[in-house]
Amino acid sequence: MEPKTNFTELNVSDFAMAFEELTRIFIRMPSIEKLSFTTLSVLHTLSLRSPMRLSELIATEQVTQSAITQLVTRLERDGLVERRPDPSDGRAVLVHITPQGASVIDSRRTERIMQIARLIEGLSPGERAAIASALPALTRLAELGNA
Amino acid sequence: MEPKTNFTELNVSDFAMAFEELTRIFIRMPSIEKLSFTTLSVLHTLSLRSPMRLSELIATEQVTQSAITQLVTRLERDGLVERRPDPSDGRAVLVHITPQGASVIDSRRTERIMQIARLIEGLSPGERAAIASALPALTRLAELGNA
DNA sequence: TAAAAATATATCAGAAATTTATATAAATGT
DNA sequence: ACATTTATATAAATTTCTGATATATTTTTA
Repeated sequence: MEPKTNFTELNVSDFAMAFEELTRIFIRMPSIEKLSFTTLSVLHTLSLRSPMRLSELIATEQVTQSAITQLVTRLERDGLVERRPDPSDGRAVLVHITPQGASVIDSRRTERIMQIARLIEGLSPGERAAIASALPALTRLAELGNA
Repeated sequence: MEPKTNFTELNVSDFAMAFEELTRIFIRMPSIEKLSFTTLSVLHTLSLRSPMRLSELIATEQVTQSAITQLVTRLERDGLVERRPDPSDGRAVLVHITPQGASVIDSRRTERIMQIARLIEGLSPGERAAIASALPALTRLAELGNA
């Protein structure tokens, strides 16, 4: 028996499917700066909250501690982040994003906004309005996911 | 002067931001099967449309031809895809997803649907309704991105 | 229609990124 | 103080990727 779902009730499976698609489209959007996904993800995390401990970064990315340490070393070599000691804990290191690192994320973001804008032009005003109305909810969903 | 945007007009920058967040959350959702992002992306593409030529796969993924050839070789070794000649073009190869490969994607999808469902539980009924109303538009956005 | 150009894939060598295991140093608990 | 836990680093082995080049077919064109 089909569950008698409310018209406004959200079909999670459909949402996941749409989201999976959009994610892949999003990711394969070509970009000038050639950086790996993990690298960008770390930089992006830092662009929202810097500084962070290595251990905090490890929690957000789906890779090993060793990989993060080495990745941060590469980012530091390229001037995109800086390691500084944590004054409150001698074991820890605080990773700070540099202006250069922030500008990499910024320019990518700008690039992507333009690409998404081009896609959105293809939608009807009604479709755009629907997404606009859902935006606060989508933002909150992201917050829940980060918690 | 601030552009006097309509209440229902979609702010692309905000959408891109929310989407960027959701993408990262989505991707770092831990999973039983440990496969690289590119590997999963190829399998996922094939789960929607199989068979495909290598050259078609190259177009959808953001990597070199050499990387795809090698990746498909690994997938074939693991029994997730099969290479067969293209009857209409002697140069080409058609990559078919196997039942095993399809089930990898399926089980990941199921896993993720459950994880997303858990997040969605944290939303209010109104928020869920808003996303539900936007779902057709989001799906169409994905279609536009695939074109 | 034979030769040249383009297309589709494969291979190999080297570079880059990642995992596993282990090490070091500082903080915490007993 | 000593053992344990936490935070990061390092080294070696492995995996994956890029770049260059090769091969086989198709398409173009002269």
